[in-house]
Amino acid sequence: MTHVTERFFITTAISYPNGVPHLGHAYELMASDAIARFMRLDGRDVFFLTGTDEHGLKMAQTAEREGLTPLQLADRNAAAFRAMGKALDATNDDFIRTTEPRHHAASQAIWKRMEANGDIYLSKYSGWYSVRDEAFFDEKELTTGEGGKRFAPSGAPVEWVEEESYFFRLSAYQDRLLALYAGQPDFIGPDSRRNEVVSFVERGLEDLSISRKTFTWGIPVPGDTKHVMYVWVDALTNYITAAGFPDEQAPRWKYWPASVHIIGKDIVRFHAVIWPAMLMSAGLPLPKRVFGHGFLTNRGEKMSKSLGNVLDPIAMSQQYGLDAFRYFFLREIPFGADGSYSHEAIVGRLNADLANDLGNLAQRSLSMVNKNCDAKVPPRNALTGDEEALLASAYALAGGGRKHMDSFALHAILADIWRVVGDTNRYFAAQAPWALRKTDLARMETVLWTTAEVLRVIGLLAQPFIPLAAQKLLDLLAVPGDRRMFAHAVPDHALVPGTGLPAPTALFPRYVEPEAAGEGA
RNA sequence: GGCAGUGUAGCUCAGCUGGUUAGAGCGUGGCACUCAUAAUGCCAAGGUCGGUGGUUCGAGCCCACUCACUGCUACCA
Repeated sequence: MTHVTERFFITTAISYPNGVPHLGHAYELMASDAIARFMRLDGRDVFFLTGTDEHGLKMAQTAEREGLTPLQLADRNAAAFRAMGKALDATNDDFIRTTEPRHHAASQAIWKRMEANGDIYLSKYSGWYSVRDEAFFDEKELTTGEGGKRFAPSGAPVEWVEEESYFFRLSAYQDRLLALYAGQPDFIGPDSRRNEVVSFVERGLEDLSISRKTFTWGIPVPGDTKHVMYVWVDALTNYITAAGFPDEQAPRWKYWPASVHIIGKDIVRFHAVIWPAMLMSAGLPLPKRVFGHGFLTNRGEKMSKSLGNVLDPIAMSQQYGLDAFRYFFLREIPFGADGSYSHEAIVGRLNADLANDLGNLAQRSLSMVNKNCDAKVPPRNALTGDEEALLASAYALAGGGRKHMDSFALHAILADIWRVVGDTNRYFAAQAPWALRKTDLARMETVLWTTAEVLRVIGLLAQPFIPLAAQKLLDLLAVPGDRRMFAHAVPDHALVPGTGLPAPTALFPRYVEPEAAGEGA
């Protein structure tokens, strides 16, 4: 029987590098990384992509302000995004930059295919434009002042401008898009986003302006170099660029269509409406899922430079530890919903869940093994119902995790794992192996074996979320490197009595406030 | 304005197609234990499930109205 490994292609959005990466970028990358790791551990052939979206007016303007060329700015900040990925131990397989030649080629190729399909035409884009806001406004949004002068909501004056632009016949795809949403209910997640997109498309689609003549920092439109591509074609195409497009013989083309695009909730529509329409036009397969995660707030307040609460994800990961940093955001916030974070909340999770519950469980059990079982996996003697039940709940984690992963409910996977952690602490306390040591050595061994075996399964399942600590835990249990897939989270691969174990060391240090020299920020 | 959604213990949230005393985690108070990272376990306090009125033998879960909050209502990555 030939077995083809199932492929899994996951992407983050590409980040706009006119500034340095912030916590929101880190969150998206960490969550996507956890999903990618999960799928690898579950035996999939994973391709995980992230990158930067480097064209456009804002990049050009920021570069000019800083006395750089746009490419110099892009080089500098793309490096910062790459560095963040390294610092967060992200396992992306590629990092795409839209300024790369491969991406120019892909963007022009998809443009030509859309054009060949009759979906691109030249026309005029017109509307009320505010120079100060750098944005167009709908007639309805404007206020009229004295002499009929029009003003944007911000109070800035607007002027009627017309600009020659290429258009994409998005309106022609309305029915096919609605059919897509209806036929594939999980195409857009979470559900609340899906409803929004459906009602948006049901209201009717207009054709989309997809080129600009007002700036030049972009990919030239094929056959008309007065125009550069506007963000839609340029940015969205990155996903197929990385898969090798337009070379459908490229080694990575087998990964397309993407299994999921993980993106912020603000750009769900672009991925769920414009992108599939573009692909339909170009005659290419559509991504299977689009999932919009929520935004992070600091104690309920949006992050902003003026509030001074924009935090550096690299510094945070160093302050709390990379695993704790990842764990907090993935455990605390239902994936897809907005979430709030604070120093106190992070420390609470770190100390309670990681240091006290899991770290201490490993420590208390493994140190008993070390002292009382000759530093070897103890014998597994007759199991009672208590052991059977606890082990069964641990072995159920992989299946339950897969189920939750169907809806990218990362927080639910972690909640389940930690429920078992809690059960194991209760089991351990109830069995009191330190008392059994004096009365019933066989029982003590069984309790310690069971606890260690549950820890093994927990370590396996926790790998996507707390990779460093999980690895350490599995090392402490002497689990061979080639026995660390989810497929091994079963009784057949249980810890083998007699296996020598290293001396236990702490998995997570408790977070202790640095003695407040000044008042805390 | 229109459409969609949310409102359950101090905090964050679970509550499947309506069915006996409404749950978890954190936080708080007390007790126990000593294997362990002053960790862990046990017990307890605390909620008229936004409001009003219905349907039903019975509603947190259904219906109507109502209050509050959130999202979407396209050219912003």
